[in-house]
Amino acid sequence: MEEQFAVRLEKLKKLQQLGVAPYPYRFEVTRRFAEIIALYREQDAEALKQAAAAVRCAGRILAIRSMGKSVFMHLFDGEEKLQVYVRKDEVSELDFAVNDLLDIGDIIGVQGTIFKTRTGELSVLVKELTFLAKSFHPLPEKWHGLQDKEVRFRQRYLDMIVNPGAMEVFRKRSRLIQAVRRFFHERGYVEVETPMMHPIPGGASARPFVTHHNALDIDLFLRVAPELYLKRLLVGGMEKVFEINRNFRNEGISLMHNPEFTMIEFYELYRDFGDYMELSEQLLLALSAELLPDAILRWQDKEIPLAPPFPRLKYMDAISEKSGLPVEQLWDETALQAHIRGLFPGEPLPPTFGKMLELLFDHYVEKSLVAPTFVTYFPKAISPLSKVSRLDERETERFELYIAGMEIANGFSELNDPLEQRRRFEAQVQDREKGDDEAQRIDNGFLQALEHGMAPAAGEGIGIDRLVMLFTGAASIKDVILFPLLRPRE
RNA sequence: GGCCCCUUAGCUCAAUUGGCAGAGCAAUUGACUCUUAAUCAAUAGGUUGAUGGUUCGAUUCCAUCAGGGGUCACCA
Repeated sequence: MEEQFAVRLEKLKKLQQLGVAPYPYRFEVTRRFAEIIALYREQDAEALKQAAAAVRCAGRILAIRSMGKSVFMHLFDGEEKLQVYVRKDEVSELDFAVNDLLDIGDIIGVQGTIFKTRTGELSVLVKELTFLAKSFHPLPEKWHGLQDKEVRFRQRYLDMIVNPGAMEVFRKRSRLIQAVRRFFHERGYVEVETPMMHPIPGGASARPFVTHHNALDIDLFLRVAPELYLKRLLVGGMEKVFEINRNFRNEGISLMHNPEFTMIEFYELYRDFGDYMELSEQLLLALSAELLPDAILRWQDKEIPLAPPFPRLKYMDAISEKSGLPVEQLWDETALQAHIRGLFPGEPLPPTFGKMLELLFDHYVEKSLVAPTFVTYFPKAISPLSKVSRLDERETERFELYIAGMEIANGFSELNDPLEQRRRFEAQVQDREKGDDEAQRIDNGFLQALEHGMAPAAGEGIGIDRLVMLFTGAASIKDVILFPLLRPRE
């Protein structure tokens, strides 16, 4: 460890003695490896030899196979690998001396001509070799790659260098977010950024992180959702609006939860939750067209076709069907209590009616929703920002989209009656007093905005990380977040 | 936070019942001008996550701690 560092430092000093700049400023690259492969892969060895196409390219050394006066190396440019071939009689004496001081992990640039080896591998015959950067640490082993999850997360760069799939996941993530943006821009939505630091945390049922602003001497909360700010923009007349940004929730970490995660929230005036279920289907189709060859999600051992329209299943019906309890008993708090006592003997009852329903939903329903399914008409008690259903005043026009047993999206017809909204907030305050510390708080600024009049609107939030999991097959949210939260070392 | 599992060379992994801690890759030295997990010869590399205990003797058994993973809870 210390020893390998020292050896490599010594090599860097020798390079300097040869007059080589240890940290040069730039290198002209004419082609990425992917371009070189695309351009020349199909040509036969003889044609390539005749053409002797000149390229300049650069990458990190992943493997060195030296036969003394003839050296093969594999370079990696973050995307593709390419073999380069250094022959003593093809390069200057200095370049060959430099070549002799290279280690796996170093970064070099080469100028040379394209050819194919005897075994048919596309390669660059090096004419000039430029040292670009030294690596003082050995790379993880080439054959097994880097297995240690902790190192992969803490030193993500190593994961990206030696595990080809890692880089691919984050490229896909980038393409997915780009496709989401395009989808909404094409439909005339305006992208905005609203505060990450909130005086009152709101828009979702979750425990917030607290921080402090010194000059104002006030506590602030990292946002749990942008919802209440985006709806202020609806009041202001922004007809179609979306935001892609981070939310922060001071909660547990699991395969599906990271304390900071990326959400898109979008809103449109004059629409309702039915419109937004359809829009969600269109969005998933658009992402599928962009990222999947055949409109089938492959997640873990499951194959999940994305074929709208997705079934709609009422929240209470879903619990009833799986639990065997008649729907009317689910509305009866006493009956609920009895059922939960039977299900989890000895455990404390959830503090509120809403929490009991959520417990049963999570227990009976959530994991079973593998094929894309809209769960609809959530009870009013757990939906403080949604409009009451036109069909049953105990329910709201709210839906959640489930895929692979994961909640992916949450949308509703937005409650725009300020008097009703105030009553809902007050009910939340009562829940908080009963012991539900994720219950929402009264946001008077938001209520004041509603009092100025907000047109009917639909709104929805989609967890981007979980979408990326679905589209990349990742089992853990940590696999799709570059630097997931871990306990700091030392 | 509860329970279970893991932590051995830079990396991937071994080590019989508690009996001198090993291999492959990487590294070092040497040979080799079409190799590709290059090959061949030699060399070096360790406070077995930390601390304490049991024992003649601990990588192995016990306790505590640290980090990670899994699971349940919390959580949308």
